[in-house]
Amino acid sequence: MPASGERVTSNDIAVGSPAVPWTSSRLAGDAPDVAPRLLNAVILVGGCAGRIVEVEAYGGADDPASHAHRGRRRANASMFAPAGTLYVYRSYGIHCCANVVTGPREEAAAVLVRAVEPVAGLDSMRVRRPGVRRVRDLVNGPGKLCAALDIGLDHDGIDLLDSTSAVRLVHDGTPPPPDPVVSTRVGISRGTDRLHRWMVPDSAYVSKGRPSGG
DNA sequence: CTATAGATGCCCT
DNA sequence: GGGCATCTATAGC
Repeated sequence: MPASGERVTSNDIAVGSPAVPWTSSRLAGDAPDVAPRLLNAVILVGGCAGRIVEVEAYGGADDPASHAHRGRRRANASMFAPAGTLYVYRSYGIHCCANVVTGPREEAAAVLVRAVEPVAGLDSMRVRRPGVRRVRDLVNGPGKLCAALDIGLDHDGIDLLDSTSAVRLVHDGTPPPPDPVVSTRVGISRGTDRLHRWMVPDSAYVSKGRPSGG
């Protein structure tokens, strides 16, 4: 942790006290090791903030469910960027999903952010998600949270660890849960046996997606 | 509450 | 043309 104790704010809204940026060393390691460590980290974008409560790890060429499985393409190029890069892809032609690239760089591994708990900017999220009633339904899915936080393809490839980036990954002192809930990944048809999904226990903000395989 | 269809962009064959 | 790391509306119980 920086001795400065930088107070990270999002449009004058204090998110944590003190909140510190993540560093690439905190992201070092294989995606399945890093993923549960990202639980309770905070995503900042514009005036909004969300605490990560659900993630999935996607490996490189060896993982048949990973976008990097068939090698580098234009759409997945940022998976091959350094750890801390944001990888955004379009899903089913309609939605966007956000990933934290973890490296090692040749592996092109990343962690999909599947659900967050709203922390700041609720009004903005509601504007972008008209018709949604419950707070948890604003952001309890990978496409939903990108819509609510206004994360799009424009943000693909940016550095989450740079204090000047539009989308940032920070830490407010809340540690990851010591015993996260583990399951298989959601909504995939290959690699369904891997226990690569982690959630904050008893969180009301996890997605409704059901595990595939088991 | 569960189940299902349909919307849609992009890469693959 | 097929297959998706999805979501919503709608129908039914």
